[in-house]
Amino acid sequence: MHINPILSKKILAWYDNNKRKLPWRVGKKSPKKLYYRLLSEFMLQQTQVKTVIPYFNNFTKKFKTLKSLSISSEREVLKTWEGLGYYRRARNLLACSKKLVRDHGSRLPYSLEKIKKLPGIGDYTGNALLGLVYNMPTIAVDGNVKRVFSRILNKEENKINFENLIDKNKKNFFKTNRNADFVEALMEFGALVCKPKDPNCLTCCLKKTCKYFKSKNKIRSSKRKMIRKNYNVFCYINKKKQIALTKENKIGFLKNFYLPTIIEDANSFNNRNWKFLKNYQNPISNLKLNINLYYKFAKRIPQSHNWYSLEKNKEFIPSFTKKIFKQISTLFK
DNA sequence: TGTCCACGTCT
DNA sequence: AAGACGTGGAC
Repeated sequence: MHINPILSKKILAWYDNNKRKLPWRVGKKSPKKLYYRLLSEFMLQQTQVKTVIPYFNNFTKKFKTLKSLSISSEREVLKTWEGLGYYRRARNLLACSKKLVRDHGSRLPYSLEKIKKLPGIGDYTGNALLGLVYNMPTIAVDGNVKRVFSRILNKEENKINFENLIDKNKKNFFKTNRNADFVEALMEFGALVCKPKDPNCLTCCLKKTCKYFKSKNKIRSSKRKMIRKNYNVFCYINKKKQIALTKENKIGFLKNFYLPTIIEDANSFNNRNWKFLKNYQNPISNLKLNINLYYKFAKRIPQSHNWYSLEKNKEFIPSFTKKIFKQISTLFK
Protein backbone atom coordinates (compact mmCIF):
# COMPACT_ATOMS: atom_id res chain seq x y z
CA MET A 1 0.00 0.00 0.00
CA HIS A 2 2.89 2.33 -0.63
CA ILE A 3 2.04 5.65 -2.19
CA ASN A 4 4.19 8.16 -4.03
CA PRO A 5 5.80 10.14 -1.17
CA ILE A 6 5.21 13.47 -2.92
CA LEU A 7 1.64 12.77 -3.99
CA SER A 8 0.24 15.75 -2.09
CA LYS A 9 2.75 18.11 -3.69
CA LYS A 10 1.96 16.78 -7.14
CA ILE A 11 -1.79 17.01 -6.67
CA LEU A 12 -1.60 20.49 -5.15
CA ALA A 13 0.61 21.73 -7.98
CA TRP A 14 -1.89 20.36 -10.46
CA TYR A 15 -4.73 21.96 -8.51
CA ASP A 16 -3.09 25.39 -8.46
CA ASN A 17 -2.96 25.37 -12.24
CA ASN A 18 -6.28 23.71 -12.97
CA LYS A 19 -8.84 24.44 -10.30
CA ARG A 20 -12.29 25.53 -11.38
CA LYS A 21 -13.96 28.69 -10.22
CA LEU A 22 -16.89 27.58 -8.12
CA PRO A 23 -19.35 29.88 -6.36
CA TRP A 24 -18.79 28.29 -2.94
CA ARG A 25 -15.03 28.79 -3.11
CA VAL A 26 -14.80 32.05 -1.19
CA GLY A 27 -11.79 33.53 0.63
CA LYS A 28 -10.39 31.82 3.71
CA LYS A 29 -11.66 34.59 5.94
CA SER A 30 -14.99 35.27 4.27
CA PRO A 31 -17.93 35.33 6.70
CA LYS A 32 -19.87 33.32 4.12
CA LYS A 33 -17.40 30.45 4.24
CA LEU A 34 -19.22 28.15 6.64
CA TYR A 35 -22.65 28.69 5.09
CA TYR A 36 -21.41 28.30 1.53
CA ARG A 37 -19.42 25.19 2.32
CA LEU A 38 -22.21 23.63 4.31
CA LEU A 39 -24.76 24.29 1.60
CA SER A 40 -22.55 23.15 -1.26
CA GLU A 41 -21.46 19.97 0.52
CA PHE A 42 -25.07 19.03 1.18
CA MET A 43 -25.94 19.69 -2.45
CA LEU A 44 -22.88 17.78 -3.64
CA GLN A 45 -23.92 14.62 -1.81
CA GLN A 46 -24.76 12.26 -4.67
CA THR A 47 -24.90 15.13 -7.14
CA GLN A 48 -22.29 16.44 -9.53
CA VAL A 49 -20.77 19.91 -9.52
CA LYS A 50 -22.29 20.93 -12.83
CA THR A 51 -25.80 20.15 -11.64
CA VAL A 52 -25.29 21.85 -8.29
CA ILE A 53 -23.98 25.24 -9.48
CA PRO A 54 -27.30 26.80 -10.63
CA TYR A 55 -29.12 25.43 -7.59
CA PHE A 56 -26.45 26.83 -5.29
CA ASN A 57 -26.70 30.27 -6.87
CA ASN A 58 -30.46 30.29 -6.70
CA PHE A 59 -30.48 29.00 -3.13
CA THR A 60 -28.05 31.60 -1.83
CA LYS A 61 -30.08 34.30 -3.53
CA LYS A 62 -33.16 33.20 -1.57
CA PHE A 63 -31.43 32.35 1.69
CA LYS A 64 -28.54 34.72 2.14
CA THR A 65 -27.03 33.52 5.39
CA LEU A 66 -27.00 30.53 7.67
CA LYS A 67 -29.21 32.46 10.07
CA SER A 68 -31.83 33.42 7.53
CA LEU A 69 -31.93 29.82 6.33
CA SER A 70 -32.36 28.60 9.88
CA ILE A 71 -35.57 30.61 10.35
CA SER A 72 -37.11 29.59 7.02
CA SER A 73 -39.93 27.12 6.53
CA GLU A 74 -39.44 23.60 5.22
CA ARG A 75 -41.94 24.38 2.49
CA GLU A 76 -39.84 27.30 1.18
CA VAL A 77 -36.64 25.32 1.38
CA LEU A 78 -38.08 22.31 -0.44
CA LYS A 79 -39.51 24.52 -3.17
CA THR A 80 -36.04 26.00 -3.71
CA TRP A 81 -34.56 22.50 -3.75
CA GLU A 82 -37.16 21.31 -6.28
CA GLY A 83 -35.56 19.27 -9.07
CA LEU A 84 -32.27 18.58 -7.31
CA GLY A 85 -33.41 15.26 -5.86
CA TYR A 86 -32.69 13.44 -2.59
CA TYR A 87 -35.03 15.81 -0.80
CA ARG A 88 -34.04 14.46 2.59
CA ARG A 89 -30.89 16.54 2.13
CA ALA A 90 -32.97 19.73 2.06
CA ARG A 91 -34.76 18.76 5.26
CA ASN A 92 -31.50 17.77 6.91
CA LEU A 93 -29.85 21.01 5.82
CA LEU A 94 -32.62 23.06 7.39
CA ALA A 95 -32.50 21.03 10.61
CA CYS A 96 -28.73 21.27 10.59
CA SER A 97 -28.76 25.05 10.19
CA LYS A 98 -31.19 25.37 13.10
CA LYS A 99 -28.95 23.25 15.31
CA LEU A 100 -25.80 25.12 14.33
CA VAL A 101 -27.40 28.48 15.09
CA ARG A 102 -29.14 27.43 18.27
CA ASP A 103 -26.69 25.01 19.87
CA HIS A 104 -23.31 25.92 18.40
CA GLY A 105 -23.36 29.73 18.15
CA SER A 106 -23.50 29.52 14.33
CA ARG A 107 -20.13 27.83 14.26
CA LEU A 108 -19.07 24.42 13.12
CA PRO A 109 -18.10 22.00 15.93
CA TYR A 110 -14.40 21.19 16.01
CA SER A 111 -14.46 17.41 16.04
CA LEU A 112 -15.71 14.78 13.64
CA GLU A 113 -17.56 13.09 16.46
CA LYS A 114 -19.60 16.21 17.25
CA ILE A 115 -20.09 17.27 13.67
CA LYS A 116 -21.48 13.87 12.71
CA LYS A 117 -24.27 14.31 15.22
CA LEU A 118 -25.70 17.03 13.01
CA PRO A 119 -28.46 15.80 10.70
CA GLY A 120 -27.33 14.90 7.19
CA ILE A 121 -23.61 14.92 7.99
CA GLY A 122 -21.81 11.61 7.69
CA ASP A 123 -18.16 10.68 7.27
CA TYR A 124 -17.69 12.36 3.93
CA THR A 125 -19.35 15.71 4.67
CA GLY A 126 -17.95 15.83 8.20
CA ASN A 127 -14.38 15.44 7.04
CA ALA A 128 -14.91 17.78 4.11
CA LEU A 129 -16.17 20.56 6.37
CA LEU A 130 -13.44 20.11 8.98
CA GLY A 131 -10.83 20.35 6.27
CA LEU A 132 -12.42 23.16 4.27
CA VAL A 133 -13.57 25.36 7.12
CA TYR A 134 -10.83 24.77 9.71
CA ASN A 135 -7.94 23.54 7.55
CA MET A 136 -7.80 20.40 9.68
CA PRO A 137 -5.67 17.51 8.42
CA THR A 138 -8.46 15.31 7.06
CA ILE A 139 -9.50 13.83 3.75
CA ALA A 140 -13.07 13.66 2.54
CA VAL A 141 -13.39 10.26 0.92
CA ASP A 142 -15.99 10.60 -1.80
CA GLY A 143 -16.41 8.65 -5.02
CA ASN A 144 -13.66 10.66 -6.70
CA VAL A 145 -11.11 10.07 -3.97
CA LYS A 146 -11.93 6.36 -3.82
CA ARG A 147 -11.36 6.10 -7.55
CA VAL A 148 -8.07 8.02 -7.45
CA PHE A 149 -6.56 5.74 -4.82
CA SER A 150 -8.10 2.67 -6.37
CA ARG A 151 -6.28 3.53 -9.59
CA ILE A 152 -3.00 4.52 -7.95
CA LEU A 153 -2.91 1.15 -6.16
CA ASN A 154 -4.75 -0.72 -8.94
CA LYS A 155 -6.89 -2.28 -6.27
CA GLU A 156 -10.67 -2.54 -6.05
CA GLU A 157 -12.30 0.20 -4.02
CA ASN A 158 -14.00 -2.16 -1.60
CA LYS A 159 -10.67 -3.81 -0.85
CA ILE A 160 -9.05 -0.59 0.34
CA ASN A 161 -9.22 0.49 3.97
CA PHE A 162 -9.23 4.25 3.48
CA GLU A 163 -9.01 5.12 7.15
CA ASN A 164 -5.87 3.07 7.38
CA LEU A 165 -4.49 4.42 4.13
CA ILE A 166 -4.90 8.02 5.31
CA ASP A 167 -3.45 7.25 8.72
CA LYS A 168 -0.36 5.60 7.22
CA ASN A 169 0.24 8.49 4.83
CA LYS A 170 -0.35 11.46 7.13
CA LYS A 171 3.14 12.84 6.66
CA ASN A 172 2.75 12.77 2.94
CA PHE A 173 -0.77 14.19 2.77
CA PHE A 174 -0.55 16.97 5.34
CA LYS A 175 3.03 18.13 5.25
CA THR A 176 2.26 21.27 3.24
CA ASN A 177 -0.39 22.30 5.79
CA ARG A 178 -2.60 23.26 2.85
CA ASN A 179 -5.19 20.87 4.19
CA ALA A 180 -8.26 22.71 2.98
CA ASP A 181 -6.82 22.89 -0.52
CA PHE A 182 -5.83 19.25 -0.46
CA VAL A 183 -9.37 18.14 0.41
CA GLU A 184 -10.63 19.92 -2.69
CA ALA A 185 -7.64 19.13 -4.85
CA LEU A 186 -8.07 15.36 -4.52
CA MET A 187 -11.73 15.52 -5.46
CA GLU A 188 -11.13 17.98 -8.28
CA PHE A 189 -8.36 15.74 -9.59
CA GLY A 190 -10.70 12.75 -9.51
CA ALA A 191 -13.42 14.66 -11.32
CA LEU A 192 -11.24 16.22 -14.03
CA VAL A 193 -8.24 13.94 -14.57
CA CYS A 194 -8.83 10.56 -12.93
CA LYS A 195 -12.34 10.41 -14.38
CA PRO A 196 -14.48 7.25 -14.24
CA LYS A 197 -14.38 6.95 -18.02
CA ASP A 198 -11.38 7.79 -20.21
CA PRO A 199 -9.06 9.13 -17.51
CA ASN A 200 -6.34 11.47 -18.78
CA CYS A 201 -3.57 9.03 -17.97
CA LEU A 202 -1.17 10.29 -20.64
CA THR A 203 -0.97 13.79 -19.22
CA CYS A 204 -1.48 12.79 -15.58
CA CYS A 205 1.10 14.05 -13.08
CA LEU A 206 1.04 10.69 -11.28
CA LYS A 207 1.51 8.40 -14.26
CA LYS A 208 5.04 7.45 -13.26
CA THR A 209 3.87 5.79 -10.07
CA CYS A 210 0.25 4.92 -10.86
CA LYS A 211 -0.31 1.17 -10.89
CA TYR A 212 -3.46 1.47 -12.93
CA PHE A 213 -1.57 3.21 -15.71
CA LYS A 214 1.13 0.57 -15.64
CA SER A 215 -1.09 -2.48 -15.46
CA LYS A 216 -2.71 -4.32 -18.33
CA ASN A 217 -5.76 -5.68 -16.54
CA LYS A 218 -7.38 -2.52 -15.32
CA ILE A 219 -9.77 -2.68 -12.45
CA ARG A 220 -13.24 -1.23 -12.81
CA SER A 221 -15.31 0.11 -9.96
CA SER A 222 -18.28 -1.91 -8.82
CA LYS A 223 -21.78 -1.34 -10.13
CA ARG A 224 -24.76 -0.28 -8.14
CA LYS A 225 -27.35 -2.94 -7.48
CA MET A 226 -30.72 -2.16 -9.07
CA ILE A 227 -34.01 -3.32 -7.63
CA ARG A 228 -36.92 -3.76 -10.01
CA LYS A 229 -40.42 -2.80 -8.95
CA ASN A 230 -43.75 -2.65 -10.67
CA TYR A 231 -46.12 0.20 -9.80
CA ASN A 232 -49.56 1.17 -11.06
CA VAL A 233 -50.27 4.88 -10.98
CA PHE A 234 -53.89 6.08 -10.97
CA CYS A 235 -54.48 9.73 -11.82
CA TYR A 236 -57.74 11.54 -11.35
CA ILE A 237 -57.88 14.41 -13.81
CA ASN A 238 -60.43 17.05 -14.73
CA LYS A 239 -61.29 19.28 -17.66
CA LYS A 240 -59.41 22.20 -16.13
CA LYS A 241 -56.15 20.39 -16.81
CA GLN A 242 -55.75 19.52 -13.17
CA ILE A 243 -54.53 16.35 -11.55
CA ALA A 244 -55.35 15.03 -8.09
CA LEU A 245 -52.37 14.48 -5.82
CA THR A 246 -52.02 13.21 -2.28
CA LYS A 247 -49.34 13.01 0.36
CA GLU A 248 -50.90 9.86 1.74
CA ASN A 249 -49.33 7.15 -0.34
CA LYS A 250 -48.66 3.75 1.11
CA ILE A 251 -45.62 3.40 -1.09
CA GLY A 252 -42.33 4.06 0.60
CA PHE A 253 -40.50 6.25 -1.84
CA LEU A 254 -41.02 9.99 -1.94
CA LYS A 255 -42.74 9.74 1.39
CA ASN A 256 -44.68 12.84 2.28
CA PHE A 257 -44.53 14.28 -1.22
CA TYR A 258 -47.26 15.01 -3.68
CA LEU A 259 -48.05 11.97 -5.79
CA PRO A 260 -51.07 10.40 -7.48
CA THR A 261 -52.42 7.16 -6.06
CA ILE A 262 -49.80 4.46 -6.45
CA ILE A 263 -50.61 0.78 -6.04
CA GLU A 264 -48.22 -2.15 -6.26
CA ASP A 265 -50.82 -4.77 -7.08
CA ALA A 266 -53.31 -3.37 -9.60
CA ASN A 267 -55.86 -6.01 -8.62
CA SER A 268 -56.08 -4.70 -5.09
CA PHE A 269 -57.52 -1.48 -6.49
CA ASN A 270 -60.89 -1.17 -8.12
CA ASN A 271 -59.54 -0.30 -11.51
CA ARG A 272 -62.74 -0.43 -13.49
CA ASN A 273 -63.49 2.78 -15.39
CA TRP A 274 -59.80 3.62 -15.43
CA LYS A 275 -58.14 4.01 -18.78
CA PHE A 276 -54.65 2.77 -19.43
CA LEU A 277 -52.44 5.56 -20.77
CA LYS A 278 -49.01 4.02 -21.09
CA ASN A 279 -46.17 2.03 -19.60
CA TYR A 280 -42.74 3.54 -18.98
CA GLN A 281 -39.61 3.11 -16.89
CA ASN A 282 -38.72 5.58 -14.14
CA PRO A 283 -35.47 4.79 -12.39
CA ILE A 284 -35.19 6.37 -8.94
CA SER A 285 -31.86 6.02 -7.12
CA ASN A 286 -31.32 2.27 -6.92
CA LEU A 287 -34.91 1.45 -7.86
CA LYS A 288 -35.97 0.55 -11.33
CA LEU A 289 -39.64 1.38 -11.44
CA ASN A 290 -41.87 -0.05 -14.12
CA ILE A 291 -44.84 2.31 -14.25
CA ASN A 292 -48.29 1.55 -15.60
CA LEU A 293 -50.10 4.84 -15.89
CA TYR A 294 -53.92 4.98 -15.67
CA TYR A 295 -56.25 7.98 -15.69
CA LYS A 296 -59.88 8.85 -15.16
CA PHE A 297 -61.82 12.09 -15.56
CA ALA A 298 -63.51 12.78 -12.26
CA LYS A 299 -65.40 15.46 -10.41
CA ARG A 300 -65.17 13.88 -7.01
CA ILE A 301 -61.90 12.72 -5.58
CA PRO A 302 -60.98 11.08 -2.28
CA GLN A 303 -60.61 13.42 0.70
CA SER A 304 -56.91 12.74 0.89
CA HIS A 305 -56.44 14.25 -2.58
CA ASN A 306 -56.31 17.81 -3.86
CA TRP A 307 -56.33 19.26 -7.35
CA TYR A 308 -53.08 20.62 -8.79
CA SER A 309 -52.44 22.36 -12.07
CA LEU A 310 -50.48 20.47 -14.69
CA GLU A 311 -48.53 23.69 -15.29
CA LYS A 312 -46.98 25.64 -12.40
CA ASN A 313 -47.34 24.95 -8.72
CA LYS A 314 -46.50 26.69 -5.50
CA GLU A 315 -45.91 23.36 -3.86
CA PHE A 316 -42.80 21.35 -4.37
CA ILE A 317 -43.36 18.62 -6.96
CA PRO A 318 -40.73 15.87 -7.43
CA SER A 319 -39.64 14.90 -10.91
CA PHE A 320 -41.35 11.55 -10.56
CA THR A 321 -44.66 13.42 -10.41
CA LYS A 322 -43.61 15.88 -13.10
CA LYS A 323 -43.05 13.01 -15.51
CA ILE A 324 -46.61 11.95 -14.84
CA PHE A 325 -47.75 15.52 -15.53
CA LYS A 326 -46.00 15.35 -18.85
CA GLN A 327 -47.72 12.09 -19.82
CA ILE A 328 -51.14 13.31 -18.72
CA SER A 329 -50.64 16.58 -20.63
CA THR A 330 -50.61 14.63 -23.89
CA LEU A 331 -54.31 13.94 -23.30
CA PHE A 332 -55.04 17.64 -23.71
CA LYS A 333 -53.26 18.07 -27.01
C1' DT B 1 -36.48 5.66 -27.15
C1' DG B 2 -34.44 2.72 -23.20
C1' DT B 3 -30.50 1.57 -20.38
C1' DC B 4 -26.56 2.40 -17.83
C1' DC B 5 -23.56 5.32 -15.11
C1' DA B 6 -22.32 9.39 -12.00
C1' DC B 7 -22.97 11.21 -7.28
C1' DG B 8 -23.30 9.86 0.41
C1' DT B 9 -26.48 9.38 4.44
C1' DC B 10 -29.52 6.97 7.30
C1' DT B 11 -31.81 2.97 9.17
C1' DA C 1 -26.06 -4.05 6.65
C1' DA C 2 -28.75 -4.11 2.62
C1' DG C 3 -32.10 -1.09 1.00
C1' DA C 4 -34.19 3.67 0.46
C1' DC C 5 -33.49 7.87 -1.38
C1' DG C 6 -33.47 11.47 -7.44
C1' DT C 7 -31.83 13.49 -11.32
C1' DG C 8 -29.12 14.36 -15.53
C1' DG C 9 -26.19 12.86 -19.11
C1' DA C 10 -24.05 9.60 -22.41
C1' DC C 11 -24.84 6.27 -25.69
